[in-house]
Amino acid sequence: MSDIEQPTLLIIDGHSLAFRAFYALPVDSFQTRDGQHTNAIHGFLSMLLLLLRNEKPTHIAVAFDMSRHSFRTDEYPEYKGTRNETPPEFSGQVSLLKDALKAMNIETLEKESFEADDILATLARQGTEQGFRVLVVSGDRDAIQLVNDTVTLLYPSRQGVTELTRYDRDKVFERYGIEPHQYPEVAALVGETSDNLPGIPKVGEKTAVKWLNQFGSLDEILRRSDEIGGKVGESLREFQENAVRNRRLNRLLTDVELATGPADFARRPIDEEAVRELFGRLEFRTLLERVFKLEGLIPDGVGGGAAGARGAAGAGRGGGASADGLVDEKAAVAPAPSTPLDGELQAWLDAATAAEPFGLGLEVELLDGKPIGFGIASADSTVFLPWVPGAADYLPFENWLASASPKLMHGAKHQLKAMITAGLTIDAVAFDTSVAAWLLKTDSASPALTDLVDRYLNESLPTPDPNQLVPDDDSVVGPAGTAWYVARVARAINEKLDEGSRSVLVDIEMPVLAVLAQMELDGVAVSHPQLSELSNELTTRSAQIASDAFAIIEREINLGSPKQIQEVLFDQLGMPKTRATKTGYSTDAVALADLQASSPHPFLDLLLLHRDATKLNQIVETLDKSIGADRRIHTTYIQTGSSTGRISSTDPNLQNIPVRTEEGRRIRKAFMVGESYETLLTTDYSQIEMRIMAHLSEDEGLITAFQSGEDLHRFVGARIFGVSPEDVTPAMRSKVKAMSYGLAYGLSAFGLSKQLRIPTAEAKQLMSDYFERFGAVRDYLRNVVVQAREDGYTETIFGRRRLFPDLSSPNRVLRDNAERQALNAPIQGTAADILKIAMVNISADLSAHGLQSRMLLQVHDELVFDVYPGEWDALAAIVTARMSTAAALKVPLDVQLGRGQNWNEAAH
DNA sequence: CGTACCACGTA
DNA sequence: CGTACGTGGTACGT
Repeated sequence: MSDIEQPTLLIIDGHSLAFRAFYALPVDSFQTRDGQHTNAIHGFLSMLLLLLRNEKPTHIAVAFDMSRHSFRTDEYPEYKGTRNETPPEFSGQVSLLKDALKAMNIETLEKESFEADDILATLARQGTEQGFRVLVVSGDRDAIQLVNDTVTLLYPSRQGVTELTRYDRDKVFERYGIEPHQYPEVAALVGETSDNLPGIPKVGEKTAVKWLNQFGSLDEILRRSDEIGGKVGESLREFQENAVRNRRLNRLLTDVELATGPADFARRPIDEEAVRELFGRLEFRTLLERVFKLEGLIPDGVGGGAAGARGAAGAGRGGGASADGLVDEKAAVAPAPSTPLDGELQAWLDAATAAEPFGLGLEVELLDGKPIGFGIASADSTVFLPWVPGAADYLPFENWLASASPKLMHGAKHQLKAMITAGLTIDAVAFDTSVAAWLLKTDSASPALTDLVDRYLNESLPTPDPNQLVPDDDSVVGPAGTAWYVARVARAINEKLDEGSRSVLVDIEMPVLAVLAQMELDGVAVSHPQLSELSNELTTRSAQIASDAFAIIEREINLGSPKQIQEVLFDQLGMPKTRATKTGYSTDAVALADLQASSPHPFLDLLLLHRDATKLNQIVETLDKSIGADRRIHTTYIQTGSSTGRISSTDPNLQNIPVRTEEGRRIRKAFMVGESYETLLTTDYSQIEMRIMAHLSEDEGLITAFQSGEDLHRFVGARIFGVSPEDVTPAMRSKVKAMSYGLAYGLSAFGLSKQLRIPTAEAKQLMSDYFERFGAVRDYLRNVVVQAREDGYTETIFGRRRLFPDLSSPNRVLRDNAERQALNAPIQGTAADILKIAMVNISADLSAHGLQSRMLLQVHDELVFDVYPGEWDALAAIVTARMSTAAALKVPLDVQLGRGQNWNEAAH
């Protein structure tokens, strides 16, 4: 805010924003009584009000296209020629929008034969020269070229205009890897389908950026195009005229002659009468209220964000009022929050602590993940504390946070991270409503708080006006109100939890939640140089493979398109049809291998190689992009993401990093020990699911197998084939292995025969031999399903449930699926429980012993740690002990350890 | 611009 | 006609 003196010029591409709004909002929901569509106007104005409020521009103007005709269409008649007719529902909205802007005393501009973007470019230049900070709002990517140190582009992101992404120089560079002024050169090479401007075939954004960085400019690229090899090089030389033309057309003019300039756009008060009249005619009640509030014509009331949360509910029942002023009489209303400090805060905490656990709600800043404000709720009163780092008068709150007083939260992991980041200590997060709700219904994604309020309280959480495109705030109730609802929902859900689920929540999920939060914050070190070298290699390789493949089939196709692959295989090359898919015939790796066997063709191998290389490259690049400023990757674990109890990982997913192939392991090599740590430690359970099956089925044979310490598959193979263990051949062993694992997934004889490529009869025989020797396994698997049908759910040995309504479905497919899922759920779920328990215990031991080693990754049956210098022995002992004793099974839990400087080396 | 489908990486 | 996930591409619809 140091530049508070600097005037801000806000200039908007009216047409493109209105058009975005038109597609972002449902046409049908925005219609006046006499049938005038208003969604584009509503969306535009809503965004405008948000900009006025947040950006506080001193000057503002909106530019429009005058017609489709412009100097660009004169020069290239096909320009934008592929654009469809303007939808009739959109027509007419633009002129009403202009009326609305006029009523609000906002200048609009347009000029014959120029596009709005040219006007924006001209104004941006003039604004800069006249000392303005300039904000350009446009949905046209060409506007990126306007960005510089004083000009920022606000670009509507995917949800239409609901969110604007702020592109300053750094952001452009981060997103595209180039300076803003170079963007049109990239666009010229790539082309712009929506403007009917074809570029250089085969050149995408990545190639274009690479060239620009290599040669410096488009001119230079074209001048030295003979230095570029391969098909892409040929393509460039053949189609370079496209790039030249595109560059001419996408250059925005900065010298359009305009009747008015930035100085004429100073904000003026709205024409109150005109706004009232027009908004009334358009039936924009909420928008009218927002405009008047913004102008200070009516006092700010409900829903003014954090500040509003303090004063808002003070109006008694007003907290239940929607922004339209309609009061839902049924809704209970959160008590108005107070903001006590020091002794007063202490007294409030003391008085309320005696009664029931508090709800804790926390607003988190999206950008830096730091807290904005806290809400605490007892049964009948709430407190709101705007977060001021280091404020001494918050001490009672900080002490309470760190104390053993139970806290009830919703989505605690995210908030925990914010608090830890802010340097706060928090203990005793006793209940997370999103986790608890998921435990009750693991098959659906964890619901939002508003759904829980609806489901378990039969009330509705006061929400922002749904017609309001961009809500003033995430929640109308604010952190204090949130906390109040959370506490009530928590109590309601708690009553619905059976004992087993409650113990899973309290003993497993809540503790592991805190462990996961810390793991996410810590992240894992990944080498950018290694990944980028690998990526370059893979890029080159896949290009080479592609051109070889094209040579063979004598044409160029998109190898990433199954549809085009099918055309080549089945039409052009006349190969036999493979397995049918919903939309054609399969071209997956198995199908291609079959084809290679029946009708060998070099294209097949190249295609597989190409898939390998591009897939791997995709993984490498995704990971590379995820490396943070601290050179570490911070994944997000989703605790409520699976129906069995497993944790999943996203942004990026670190639970599916390749390991089976040598090439894939190169990726694991890039996962390194952290700076100032000594080594990585990896540990995993061996055959944990089979051990759980042995335990659950109490099969004596299997139990003996695990107790003997013999290789499991060799042991089982010996029994099935009636030979001694040392006579089990590799072929026998792999058959047995496939079957053993398959059993836990509900594999059928048919499936087994397909997988092993053996006759169904042989597979059947194999299975019946297996069950003859390990009969209790069959009894167990059958019984699981029977029991689940009776109970309606399965249970892990720790009491985690998964519901199975489909077990009694008359639909055969649904029922069969449910049966396989039901027999797998206790096994997979128990394994998940066990590792979670081990994680919690290991983490507690690390703290108790004051060790600085840290847990980094969880991959279902595997953990990865950064080992602090000198702590290897201590950590290894803790990990081994805690993992092998996480559950007392009838068979031992075998734990493997590995050590190394990178993840691959540390694997065992 | 959002969704469905395919393909494929892991346990 | 084997469970549990997440990601990214293409294709096709709104």
